[in-house]
Amino acid sequence: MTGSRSTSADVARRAGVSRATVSYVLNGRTDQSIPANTRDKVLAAARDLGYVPHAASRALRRGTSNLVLLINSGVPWSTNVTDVEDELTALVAASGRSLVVWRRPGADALQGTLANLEPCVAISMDALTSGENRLLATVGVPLVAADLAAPGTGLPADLQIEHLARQGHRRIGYLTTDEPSLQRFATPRTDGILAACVRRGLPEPRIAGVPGGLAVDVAAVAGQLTRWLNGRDPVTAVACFNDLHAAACLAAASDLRIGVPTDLSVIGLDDDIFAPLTRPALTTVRLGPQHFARHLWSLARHHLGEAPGPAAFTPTAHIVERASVTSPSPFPSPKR
Amino acid sequence: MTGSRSTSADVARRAGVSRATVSYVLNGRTDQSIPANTRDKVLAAARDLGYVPHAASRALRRGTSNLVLLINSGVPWSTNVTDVEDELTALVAASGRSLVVWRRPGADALQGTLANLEPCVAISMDALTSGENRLLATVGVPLVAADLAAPGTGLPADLQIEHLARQGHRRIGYLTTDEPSLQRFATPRTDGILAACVRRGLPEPRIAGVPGGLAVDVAAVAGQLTRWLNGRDPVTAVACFNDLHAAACLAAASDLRIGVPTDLSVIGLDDDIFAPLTRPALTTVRLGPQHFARHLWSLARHHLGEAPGPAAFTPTAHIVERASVTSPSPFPSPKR
DNA sequence: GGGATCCACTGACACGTGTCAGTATGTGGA
DNA sequence: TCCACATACTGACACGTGTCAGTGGATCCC
Repeated sequence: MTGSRSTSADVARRAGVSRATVSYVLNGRTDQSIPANTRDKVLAAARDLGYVPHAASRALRRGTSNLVLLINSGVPWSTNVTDVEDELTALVAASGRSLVVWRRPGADALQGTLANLEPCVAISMDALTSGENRLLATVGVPLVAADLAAPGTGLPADLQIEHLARQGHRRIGYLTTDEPSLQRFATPRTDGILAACVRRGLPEPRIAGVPGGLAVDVAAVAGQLTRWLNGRDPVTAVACFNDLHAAACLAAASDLRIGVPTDLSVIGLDDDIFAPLTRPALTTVRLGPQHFARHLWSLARHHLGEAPGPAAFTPTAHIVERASVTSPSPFPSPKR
Repeated sequence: MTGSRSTSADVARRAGVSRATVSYVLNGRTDQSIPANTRDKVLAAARDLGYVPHAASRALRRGTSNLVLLINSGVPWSTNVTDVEDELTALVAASGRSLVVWRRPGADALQGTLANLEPCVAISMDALTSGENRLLATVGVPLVAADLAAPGTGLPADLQIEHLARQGHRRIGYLTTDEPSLQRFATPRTDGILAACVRRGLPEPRIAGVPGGLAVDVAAVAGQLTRWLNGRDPVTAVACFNDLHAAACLAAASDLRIGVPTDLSVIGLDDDIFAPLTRPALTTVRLGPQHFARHLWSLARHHLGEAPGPAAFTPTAHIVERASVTSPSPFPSPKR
């Protein structure tokens, strides 16, 4: 009933042993011989007092904390980044550490945050500024950034093409984004699309980017669709950078009175939350959250000296078949 | 070139003063008189060495950290919770503290996390378990939970009704969620809808809940729509708990060949990312992120002893007019 | 000249933990 | 009886910081 939180000294007093013994018991050290009797006394005392070790003291003494900082720079990537965060949280928790997500308010805010919390490793999905990199280096926090050129990254794009090809599509358009902050993600995917077409002997896909990250410009998409459909060798299917672009594609098609999937098939990527709610419902590719999270965590464990080398990158992904993709109609309906 | 990070002792040595002086300068204490000359020497030394104070030591000495923990229990609320997180991050950063988001993997994971980081205050958007509440109490971390019964919470619901009423709608359906974890948010909104109708002398709205949180059951929505439209005094407009429900409503209407907005108006809430991409584009209510964030932060500051009393709750919200709401047609088209 | 006052600065302590060297107590062997 | 040795435990230190009491020197007033 002291009102203040109890320390290991309180536990020691209550168990009638020294503080060192308490530390040995609570940290489960095997190199110290501790009879079951004493062990139980300490454990009971700790439980009775609701003892939780003081995070700051522990970090100070050990020289490093148990915190993993995930820097979310707010890149308008996909709304289910949260899936990655969840998976990563679970992985980190399993190692006795804790993952916390920091949404950086600005490029110069990192210093203040590092003065308030010192992680044992930082993970960023996006590229940081050179100043931020230097800062992390001077305070000695290793930084893990996803290797988006790793083999396997092309898998989701490959699945998009495979599904369209299996339905019989050959003339394919690829709708990507021009948003600068997304190029880090967009470029490897575009490469994956190109490689997938080559691998399957398909003609080179038409590739076009539209401005806007989260706020996709529907008018720009509509313009692109008319260009793709009115030339010779019109496109019969469009693969999209993500589900937002796919939804914009559906909206543009609706505005242009182009029937989906009768006149045009559309495939997305991410299986975003709204994908089942579009009409037609969106056929898309679902990435297992493991895709990214396991990759990041294995890199981090390597930096922490717990893994021998960076583990192989084995993404998982599968097609979610809904209603926006069918076989191309042999007699396309007249334009406009 | 030591390789290890520099401490305040290093700064002191380089500036040729004592460690205490360094601390006084760097913390900008006004009760200590320090000539500009010394001050500059210390500042220069700190800059040269890239000194960043050790978070753990500071927290240990001060007895409390500068961390604010936002517990995100993964309630399937809206995809732009991230807006609230961003706003809250900025508010917290302005006070010299740092906000970190913790997505809790399970109800028993909090203890482990509290052993790894000790926040000065915890904020939760959702209700926690009694065990978690007890735990926070024993370690002495104040918990802030949004007061969803605060005056002003009804504003977004009120705006939905106001917009529909202004267009001439009188028979209104309200589509909410039956998801248990969302009732904390859903109930106040339903109350807001009821109050708004009473205030404007509208007939009592028809209220129906559908199962599913993020994955709204479109078939269930379709069932509800046919019931609302086929009885006598058919509904001419549907207000929805959020944009996901509104999108499900549009999908169900499309499946039933009900024209929106010609035969039925639909209004959402949240201005979710996909709202401009539905067809018809969704008319909805946009809550300023301040709505929630400022409320939470003012409560937190009160707990930290920095604000005299909980500040008044002044939500901001406005209608985003797109294409899913018009005036009710005087001669509704035949059913089915 | 001597006491009072102010300025600029410093030495030493405490926060709570993990760990190492060391000590007291038994136990067995010569 | 004496030494060697394992067992069970403890005292004391260090991590880096913020802060308080204190100290030497200069300045001022009478």
